[in-house]
Amino acid sequence: MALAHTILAALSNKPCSGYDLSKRFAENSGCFWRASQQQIYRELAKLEDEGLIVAEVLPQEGRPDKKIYYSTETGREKLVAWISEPSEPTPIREDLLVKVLAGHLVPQSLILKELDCRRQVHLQQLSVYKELERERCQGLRELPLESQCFCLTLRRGIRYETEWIAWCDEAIALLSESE
Amino acid sequence: MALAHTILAALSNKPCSGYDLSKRFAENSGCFWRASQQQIYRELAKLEDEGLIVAEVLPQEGRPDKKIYYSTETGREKLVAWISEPSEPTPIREDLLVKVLAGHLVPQSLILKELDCRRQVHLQQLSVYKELERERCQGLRELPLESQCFCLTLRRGIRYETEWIAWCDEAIALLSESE
DNA sequence: AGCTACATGTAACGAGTTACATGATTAT
DNA sequence: ATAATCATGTAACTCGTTACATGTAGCT
Repeated sequence: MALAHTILAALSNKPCSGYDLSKRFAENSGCFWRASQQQIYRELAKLEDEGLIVAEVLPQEGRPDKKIYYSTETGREKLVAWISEPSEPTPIREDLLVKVLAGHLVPQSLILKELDCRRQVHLQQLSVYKELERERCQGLRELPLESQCFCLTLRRGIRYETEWIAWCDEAIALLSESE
Repeated sequence: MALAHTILAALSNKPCSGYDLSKRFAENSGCFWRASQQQIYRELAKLEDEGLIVAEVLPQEGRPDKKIYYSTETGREKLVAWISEPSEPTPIREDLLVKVLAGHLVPQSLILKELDCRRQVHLQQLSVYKELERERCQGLRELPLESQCFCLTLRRGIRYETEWIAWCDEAIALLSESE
């Protein structure tokens, strides 16, 4: 259900095409929502069927026509209703932790390598978020509400990555000790 | 793919029935893997089809027969192969953050209430993990490797919940200021 | 009398992934 | 020449959720 609402929220903010939506997701919402192009196209078609969004077709030359989607009044109502109901935490499913738990079945060094690799992935992602924070969250308290909200999601991303890095360090320290 | 491997890992550790597996997941692996009973039964049937596990039927009286599943040699090989390949971080999808980002569409107080509610959920979960840590992670460095690995997953859970609580505090502070 | 625990499963649906298809434009 | 970007979509498949079905035993 939530992908539909994420799209409605994005379109309420600024109408755009499926292609552009997909890029906006990757750039602005990457730290808390991920969706493939295919998923977005399918969901847009469904939302249009249900009358929650409408499309305006922009003919283009040499390229496929562009379909700009707009949220309808019904769409906005549905979105507000969804925001107003309580939501539950997303259940966690993390491959790496399954591997750590079953780690005694393989050579220790393999797990350590994996942990180090993950540490680097999170370091990388962290630096992306920090750069975004520098660009868009200066003087947080003076920014308009919408920017403050965006920065809060970024802060969540930063905390998330930081926490992963710290845990990797902890795990690496403990497991390399017992070798 | 990962549910299959999570099950293989659990069965390698200790053979058991689908019913018991489901309970073990909830108790021991809750902080990083969640699966419904139905999902587990379906996956077990599939794994049996593929010869990665075998079932021994324990007839019972007054109750449905119990099927105890064991990992086969092939099953263990598949598991080790999976552990040995690098894994990617799970993509994040978090309803609450979508709501925060679109928060300007509803009264501020609604978002604040939601944040406070989430904070409590994470506080609750945190205390569960801390209790488990107290019971099973004393003298960590002297424990057998398998226990250390379990405690590492617990530590991840504790960090995760702690981080959420801190973020909720931060978000509540920022958003109640601008009222 | 009604709830929880035990123990298994089927069926339908919703959400996410992967592969395939098309075809022009622009940059290296 | 080749890759990336623009722009849309279909189809098949896997994974996760929800509802339904069955039936005993024990507790309150």
